[in-house]
Amino acid sequence: MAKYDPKPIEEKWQARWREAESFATPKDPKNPYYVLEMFPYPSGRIHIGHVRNYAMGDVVARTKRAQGYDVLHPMGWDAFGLPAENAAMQTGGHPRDWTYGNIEVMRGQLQRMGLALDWSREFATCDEAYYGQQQRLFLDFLSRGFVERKESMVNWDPVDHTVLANEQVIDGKGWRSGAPVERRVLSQWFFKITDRAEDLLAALDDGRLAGWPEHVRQMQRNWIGKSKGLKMAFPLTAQAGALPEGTRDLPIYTTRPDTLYGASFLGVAPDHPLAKHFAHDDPGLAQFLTECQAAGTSEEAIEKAEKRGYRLPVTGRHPFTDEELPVYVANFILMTYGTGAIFACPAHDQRDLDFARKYDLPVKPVVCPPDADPATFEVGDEAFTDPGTIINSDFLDGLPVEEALPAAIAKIEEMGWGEGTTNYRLRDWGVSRQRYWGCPIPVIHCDACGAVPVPQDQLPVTLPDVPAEEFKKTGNPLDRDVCKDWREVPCLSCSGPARRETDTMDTFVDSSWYYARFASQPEGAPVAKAEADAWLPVNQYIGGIEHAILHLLYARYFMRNMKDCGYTDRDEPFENLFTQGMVTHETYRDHLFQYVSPDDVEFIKWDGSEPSDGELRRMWDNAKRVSNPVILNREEHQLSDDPDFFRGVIDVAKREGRAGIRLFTPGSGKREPIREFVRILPIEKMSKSKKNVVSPDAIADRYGADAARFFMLSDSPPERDVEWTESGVEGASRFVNRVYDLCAAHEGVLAGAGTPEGTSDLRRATHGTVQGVTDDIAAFRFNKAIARLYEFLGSLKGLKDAPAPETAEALSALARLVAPFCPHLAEECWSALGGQGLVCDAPWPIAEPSLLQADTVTVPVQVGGKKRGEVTVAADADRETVEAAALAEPAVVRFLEGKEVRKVIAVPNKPSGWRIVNVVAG
RNA sequence: GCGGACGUGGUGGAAUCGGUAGACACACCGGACUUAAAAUCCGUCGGCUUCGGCCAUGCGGGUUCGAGUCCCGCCGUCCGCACCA
Repeated sequence: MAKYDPKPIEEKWQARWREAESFATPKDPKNPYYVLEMFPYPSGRIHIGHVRNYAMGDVVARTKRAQGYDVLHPMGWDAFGLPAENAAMQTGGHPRDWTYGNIEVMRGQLQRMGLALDWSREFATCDEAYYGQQQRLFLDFLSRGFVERKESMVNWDPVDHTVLANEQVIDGKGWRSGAPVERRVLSQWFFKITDRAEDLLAALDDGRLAGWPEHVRQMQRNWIGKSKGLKMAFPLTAQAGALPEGTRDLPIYTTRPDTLYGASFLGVAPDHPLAKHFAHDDPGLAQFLTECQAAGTSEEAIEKAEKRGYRLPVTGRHPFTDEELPVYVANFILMTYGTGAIFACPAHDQRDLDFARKYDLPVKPVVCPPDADPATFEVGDEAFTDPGTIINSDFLDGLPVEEALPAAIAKIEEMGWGEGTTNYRLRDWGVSRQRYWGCPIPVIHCDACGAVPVPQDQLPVTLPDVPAEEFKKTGNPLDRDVCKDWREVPCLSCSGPARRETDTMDTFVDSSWYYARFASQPEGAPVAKAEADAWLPVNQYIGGIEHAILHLLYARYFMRNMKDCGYTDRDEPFENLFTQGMVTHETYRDHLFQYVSPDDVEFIKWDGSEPSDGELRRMWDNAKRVSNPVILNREEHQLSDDPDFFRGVIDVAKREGRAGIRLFTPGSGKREPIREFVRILPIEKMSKSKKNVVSPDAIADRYGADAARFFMLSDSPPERDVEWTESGVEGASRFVNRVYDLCAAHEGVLAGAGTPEGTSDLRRATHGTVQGVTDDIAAFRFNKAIARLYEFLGSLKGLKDAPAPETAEALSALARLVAPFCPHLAEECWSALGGQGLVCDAPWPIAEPSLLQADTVTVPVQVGGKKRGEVTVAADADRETVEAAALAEPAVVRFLEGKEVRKVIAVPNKPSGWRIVNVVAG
């Protein structure tokens, strides 16, 4: 029998699919199903994690197609972004060339995996045809007031003279220059996502996103961060100097208006206007504000940062008590949340308490814990933040917290000092990026007319061609002389001198509507409504959990904007969401603790039984004369004549079961072990920097694409991380070979085989597997579907004796059930079996319900909850029969000896049969 | 600190509704085939055992005829947010 040779077979079927346009999207879908995996960033090469992601989508796409759906399953590239500029800086190339070059390579890699994709819809977000339409959307949003321009802080690198993304700031310093980053105010474009916060939040719970995992919805809920509270103002009095012009009071936001009587001071953020105002005449305050700004932004820095404050020469009057409260600038108050100012109630807020203790401010308890005495209750170093009863608070006294909240708000509203409000943690989405490689913002700035939108008929605003050497410099070439001709244009409104916007859009904008563009890509519009709505929403979206918040929230926001602009009737882009786990791998480091690639490591195992210390010593002494000291990659190797090294290797192999040795490639090109240990370290997410990425090409060369796909979906549940192991893919490869051998042994069995009849074990196994695999795929339990396929394959051993119709039924089902996982193998088998046409066009098998039920059932019998035996009864046996059989079982009888049967519990199984019998005796 | 998820053999994991704990795979071990090896095939595979059983799903309690599953309290791991008033 010919050995299954994956490479030519996979190439052959990929060519057939291409010729037959098997995966072309149907024109007018009657039964549409849109499956989409998050499109990749063209970073250079795909890794095995991509394979897992796309294999999952492919299983869904192929299964749905076989089940008669009209499937849309497209692929494209999230192609704008900073890495291209960084690569250009390092290599002296152009970001565009780097990006499109990577796309070429990665497209080839993906196509090799045999994915059922409609490549005719492929695009990259850096294509003019795509980003031009994105500019159209931007202008639509601008005209409807969804976009605004406002001032915002950026990270400014004073050495490189460039704006840095947050991830380029490390410990407050520029990643390239190492210079302390300054914060600068720039005018930037914002999408007003906060205007839609309420609906984005509501949809998480009203059933519109019922197909999303709960934890993703929870993360979005937290991110939006809705809170209900009170916005109120404290009238201010200057103790020294003067208040800023027009300022009479200090607006604050609080969620605990019930604790107003416990107020001991007011606080403002370091960048609050009031703080800045007084800093003009107070060098000490100015110094304090600078220090606050310079404070670390890392999580650790914030956690450890001490509460610090600076007293302002003003007081605020408490509307209930007329008390004058001191006003502090405090380093723990955020300008970006609420009003940037608070009232502090130290007894019931830990931060306020820490601050109050440090500056010796009063701590007055106003909420009494349920089990405490109001007369003596005091707060020590821990604020009391749980519910309780209000005390020391005049008209609120005696109320529980939940009733005091609305009462306090009502009172403040009545007094005219404020009103109950809803506040969100979510901020507007700043989309301006001071970079070249992104979608240009279609606006022209004129000193006289301000920001003038580029008319729709002048789109697209294309990126100017910039010589590659410009990217060696830091910063945005669009701002430099080289782009002067592009940038300086007459104003579209007054014809005076004006300049183009040189900021480009955040790449999250690109990925916020690509799914719609896949569904419909007309030339003159972002989408054609009827066509887009025929496919949208995406029925099944699959991607990494790392996009749980930003990408998915932005896409949801975008769809709502597009709906309001008349591009679609949908508001939610993704009906069902699945977040898959990462692929991890061991990491290896050499003696200098540098990472070493798995491709450069071989493992040695001790060949034979574990050596005793005596043996070890002897081996060490005889090291030079030992002819076969280790087995390396299943080959004999003369490792080294250095006794120390040899002993070390043996020690490690003995202790750990295996040891790693670094390989190197000498002049001859042959890879050989060198005298260097490699430490085997814990598994981690694959990343370039840790050198633990596994290339799908090497795997496909060795085992074939099918085995790689199959292994990525077996064993671990798809939402969980999976560790890449060589032995795992070897197991998958064995499966591929066994399936092929079995089908090859029954060549042509499908042709002319009659209709199977009866209820043989084989038929039951076939139909049970069909039902189980179908259910498992629908529920994303790919690991279990694969376990069933292994089980089914194992049960097909005695196939030679089976009648031809039953054999044909079993193998036909096997080929079709394997097809979503190992599509090439399935085609080869289908063809060998004599199946009609391509297996990818064959209908999905359907189980006969009558074959899913057994005539007899084996029922475990427990005595006192412990299994003691089992009985086999007819599936439709009545209760008395089952109980009698159980009580007659010899093992049961033995355990009942000398005991009285108190109760017999027989549990029926769902459709029919019996699940278990438990005999209670005592 | 807040919120969420999870803890099962040597390993990844299965157990769908509270009903036979360990499906399926990996590794290891044994056997067959072979001059030999690889590949392949077959078998054993949680621990202990006086071979009757006993003990086992992070730990300690509880509910139940029956708990990996439900409840309470710990311990541990991972993820998200994090001075959000």
